[in-house]
Amino acid sequence: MGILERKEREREEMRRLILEAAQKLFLANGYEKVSIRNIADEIEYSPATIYLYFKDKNELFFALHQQAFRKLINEFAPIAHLQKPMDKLEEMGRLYIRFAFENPELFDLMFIMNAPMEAIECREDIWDDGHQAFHVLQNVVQECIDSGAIKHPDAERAGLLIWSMVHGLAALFLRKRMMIFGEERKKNLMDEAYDLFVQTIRKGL
Amino acid sequence: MGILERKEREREEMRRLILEAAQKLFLANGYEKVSIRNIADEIEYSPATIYLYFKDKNELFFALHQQAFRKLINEFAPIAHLQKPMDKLEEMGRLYIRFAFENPELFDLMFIMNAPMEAIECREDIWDDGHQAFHVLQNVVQECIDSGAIKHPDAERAGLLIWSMVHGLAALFLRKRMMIFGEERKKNLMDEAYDLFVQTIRKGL
DNA sequence: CTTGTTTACTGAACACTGTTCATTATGTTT
DNA sequence: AAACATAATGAACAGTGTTCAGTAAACAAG
Repeated sequence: MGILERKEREREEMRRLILEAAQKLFLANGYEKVSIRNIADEIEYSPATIYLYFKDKNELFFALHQQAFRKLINEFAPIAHLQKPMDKLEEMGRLYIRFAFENPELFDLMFIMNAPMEAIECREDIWDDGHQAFHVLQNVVQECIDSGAIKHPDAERAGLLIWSMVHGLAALFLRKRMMIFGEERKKNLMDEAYDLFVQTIRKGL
Repeated sequence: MGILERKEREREEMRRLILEAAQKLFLANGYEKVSIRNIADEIEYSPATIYLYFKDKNELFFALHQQAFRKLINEFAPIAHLQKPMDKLEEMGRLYIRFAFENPELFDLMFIMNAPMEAIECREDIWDDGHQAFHVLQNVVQECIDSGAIKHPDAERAGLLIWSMVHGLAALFLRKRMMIFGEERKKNLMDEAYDLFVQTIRKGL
């Protein structure tokens, strides 16, 4: 009965093909400017075919969103080589911000856009990637607590505080809300603000 | 020559009418689900008429964006009655988050959506409302520095740090990224994280 | 090998979208 | 009253996400 398995393989292969084309076009032209028809053209299939593999555009976004999370978690890997927990935390924040700068479209999909979350509405248990990524952070925070570098005892709470701060910095920048600081000042100001953040939590958290 | 003035008044009145209808529909149905045609129907004019008063949809968004900033700045007014600068800062953060919860669509427009910023691309000097709102924060931070409550000497840098933190918290919540914490836990966790934030900057900033 | 059946795919359509523009209707000036 | 300026519009353009009846190919059974 290898035939059903082959069908399943072909189905999986087709999903991969669609996602690859979608990713390529999105990264090249931005989400706003890519339509289902563009993606269909890229893979040389009819637009209707895409709907045989994804319920709607949001589900396609969610699939890419999952891939992007895997990429981010991979980029966090090098922190394991650092000795001091607090250094790990500091480096994680920097990696988060660097990821946002180098992959603005992916970052958008992962943390800002509504579309991917609308695909899993009312199924909060399903969002494994988010869970996983936050746990990487939470574990490092726990290490900081265990080593006495962070005094506050709740790693989840402290983790959210740290995530929010770093995310806020990246999100305000990417969504052009730092225009108020001027074109060449804003990048420096971000680095300075991040340094100040690290300094502050080392002292007070 | 009162006739030109009347024309100008009528023009201003029409802009107001459009913005009012747009605001009403957006708040009722969300930005995604309201079209220029819907707005035109609401005011009983042709869609093309709207383009006589606004260059495009982004410019309409930007006009609403300006109004929303005025509203936020107004909501900050009560902090003036507080004595201690640090209490002012704490309350401002809470007001920012409350504003985000009570006016998610406006918050979106002001700090998350791309559309309004695309209307003023390359004209960074023009975005007065953003400047003004940040200055309200920066002034309070300066008071904190002057009174010795905050040790770090740069109010702009510290202001951005604080804005980013509070904004991150609100933005992650509104864009449903706190789903990972569970439906009923997330609201509490936010409050806890904000308390921890206040505690941390009181100690370490 | 010829049936019948399941599956994969598509063309065309539906109901929208933002935006433009020639044409009409209205108000103002000479 | 005739000439002009302005405001408003209907209709169109080129696109959007999505659905669905119909077709063609792959498979299973006789």
